[in-house]
Amino acid sequence: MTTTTTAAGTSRRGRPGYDREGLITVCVEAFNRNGYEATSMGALSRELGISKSAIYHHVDSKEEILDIALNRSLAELERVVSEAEALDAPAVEELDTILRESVKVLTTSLPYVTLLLRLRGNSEMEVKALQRRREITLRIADLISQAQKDGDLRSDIDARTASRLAMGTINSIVDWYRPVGGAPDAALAETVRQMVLGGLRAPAAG
Amino acid sequence: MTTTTTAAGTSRRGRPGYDREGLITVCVEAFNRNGYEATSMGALSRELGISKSAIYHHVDSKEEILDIALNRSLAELERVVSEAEALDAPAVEELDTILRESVKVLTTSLPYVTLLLRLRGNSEMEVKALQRRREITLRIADLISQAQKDGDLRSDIDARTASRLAMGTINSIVDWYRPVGGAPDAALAETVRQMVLGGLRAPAAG
DNA sequence: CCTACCGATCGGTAGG
DNA sequence: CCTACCGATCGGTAGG
Repeated sequence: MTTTTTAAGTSRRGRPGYDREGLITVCVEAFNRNGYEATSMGALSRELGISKSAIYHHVDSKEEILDIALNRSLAELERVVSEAEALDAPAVEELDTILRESVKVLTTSLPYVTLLLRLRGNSEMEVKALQRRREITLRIADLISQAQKDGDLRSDIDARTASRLAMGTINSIVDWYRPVGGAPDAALAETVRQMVLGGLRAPAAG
Repeated sequence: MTTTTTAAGTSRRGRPGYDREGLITVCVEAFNRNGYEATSMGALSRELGISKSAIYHHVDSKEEILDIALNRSLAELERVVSEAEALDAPAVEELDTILRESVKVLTTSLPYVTLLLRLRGNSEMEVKALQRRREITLRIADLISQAQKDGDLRSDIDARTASRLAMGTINSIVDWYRPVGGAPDAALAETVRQMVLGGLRAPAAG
């Protein structure tokens, strides 16, 4: 054997050390710990145990690391919505699928989604990421609106507001959830599903 | 009259310009726009239209501005919970009050609460603020647990998880809500109340 | 004499 | 190793 195997499982020749994937993993965790802006390239190099200039062997800029992480999480969330829409089932069922699958994405890709959700639009790249997030919320609002017309969800709450609040409920998971084992947390997904769907369904209080 | 009146309504002598309150308002808005860490004293000075050194006439440090804003929002949220607990009503009613009043605090003190909710514990001060937030969530979890025992809320979901998700729903408001007039948004408070209480009450899906 | 503010400058650290 | 910039501090000044 002339190849080594990294922690990420990719096989390669050459000097052992970080590959692009491993470097990104460490950097994204550092970004989440201290904030993207507040994490200097010097801090990343100390964390990685390599020089600042060595980082530039793997990526062109600090922002490129952010770009990769954002595209990864956004692509997964967009996939969840697209696959649910493709079911061609009643809107309330598609919504149910999105709730379950979104929790799965959040818990399995926690670092990448966490970074995405903490952006505030400080650069052109972050603005574009926020726009893609907004697009997802709009597609879910359309499903809620359709489910209301179907009579499956209460019609006395605004679909757009409901979509935002439902996304807010799900997204808040990144603020406290810490993975235990390898398997996604089925109990959490079920609780989220019960609370969000329950809130969208039943007239609760007079 | 030998005194002037500032926008904040405080009466004083001396050269006209910013008072501490007005300066803090501008700084907190800048922090929310670009992030606390990413906002330099130089950026604040440009925003304010005064020199960097002039800022230090009003506050001792950048962190003091953060401290004031955090204490303000945390004190309001803690007051909401304390006042609800003092009602000595059934837990589910106290919870209902907290939901309505929290939305009111979020929308009327939006800049201060926004700053609070975007903290990640990058300093000792931020860690302490996060601890106070956690304490609030725990007090609400206790109320949910009690309401479950009272038979007013479904008992098949974990009170601690429910509290976190409910807080997540409410807190997500700062990510998209923009005040329209002076009055607090009663419709939003009602939607939040319906969704969160509804989710905690009704068995929704099989 | 009060409060608000100025220009100049410090030691230190950022990204590249 | 470079340039640009950070937060903080100084003595001094302006308006009221």
